[in-house]
Amino acid sequence: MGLREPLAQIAAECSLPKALEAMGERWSFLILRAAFNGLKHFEEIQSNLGIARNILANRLGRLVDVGILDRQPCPEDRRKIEYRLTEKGVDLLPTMIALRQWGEKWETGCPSNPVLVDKRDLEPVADVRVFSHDGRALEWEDLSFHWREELEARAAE
Amino acid sequence: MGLREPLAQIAAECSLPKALEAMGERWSFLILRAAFNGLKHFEEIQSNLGIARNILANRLGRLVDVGILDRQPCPEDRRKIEYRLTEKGVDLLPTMIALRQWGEKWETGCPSNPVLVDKRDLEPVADVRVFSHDGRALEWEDLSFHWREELEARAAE
DNA sequence: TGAAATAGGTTTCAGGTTGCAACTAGAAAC
DNA sequence: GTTTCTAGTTGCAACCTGAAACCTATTTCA
Repeated sequence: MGLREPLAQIAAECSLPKALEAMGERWSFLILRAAFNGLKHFEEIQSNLGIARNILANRLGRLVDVGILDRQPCPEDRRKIEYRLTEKGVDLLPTMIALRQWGEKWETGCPSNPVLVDKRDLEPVADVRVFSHDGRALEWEDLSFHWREELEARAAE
Repeated sequence: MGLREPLAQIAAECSLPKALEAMGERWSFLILRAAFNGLKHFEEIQSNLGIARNILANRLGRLVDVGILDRQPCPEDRRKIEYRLTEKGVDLLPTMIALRQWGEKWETGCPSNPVLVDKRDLEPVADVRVFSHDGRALEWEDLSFHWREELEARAAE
């Protein structure tokens, strides 16, 4: 993989560094956004984002390599390639929406477009939050990080 | 800010590019993780992450500039500086946890350490998900992106 | 008090990444 | 069969990253 020492130690315990290896590069989240918005082709994404062609080629290749996008030649026009989200890619939706909502609250101050809605009633989704195992919404004051070993020791008492 | 043309157009509508301007650089999420784990000082964070000192100085400065961290000289030891999360920084918790949980599911395949728990019962938090405005858990099949104008037009009918 | 250690940086420089522009190869359209 | 379109690749300049050495203001230790 390629993580140097102290970070490799963290990565042995925490999956955040591994997640960032897959999605932490410049443009990756914007390409993901484009994919969620239904863009499937190189030229579409390129002109939508204004990203340099070599960088886009590099990022798409990487996202395919890590299994976030799937790359398929179009049968009806063999010049075209279709990039589509895999299940692993779709599973990044909560992360992306959480980040976007944070930007709405703290950066732009207004709701983003397009809006993510529940198909059933076309109502915008709720704010992405942290909930307890039994469904209570939790604030940071209600939470803390604990080492697993410590929790297991307490549970064993 | 410094966004070139097509991206600037997206940024006018969607807050994801603005959020990424604040948090999209290499190391930013790992520094945030360190801050959530209670690390407050330059040397602590540096040795924890193994990040180059110049880069850490640069990133801490940037996170302070955008209001995610607060920088305060320690009164009891005037060599030391305390970096602590602001409310804006704490509000990134759902994003960070969502990304980490994604990594657990798709990259490492095992729970991360330290564990984020509900203080009340020391139970790990639930998976971060997208919910409807009235609290139903939604899958991607239940969701879609719509342009605000279109939703408003429908609502006016 | 003076020397050594500590905290939080800055400087330097080699190497890697980004981004623009031009180019290419394979298919489709005219 | 020439032009156009799609998905790239190549070349090159500017910028960013990271390791190591250095710096300045405390604080500690003898």
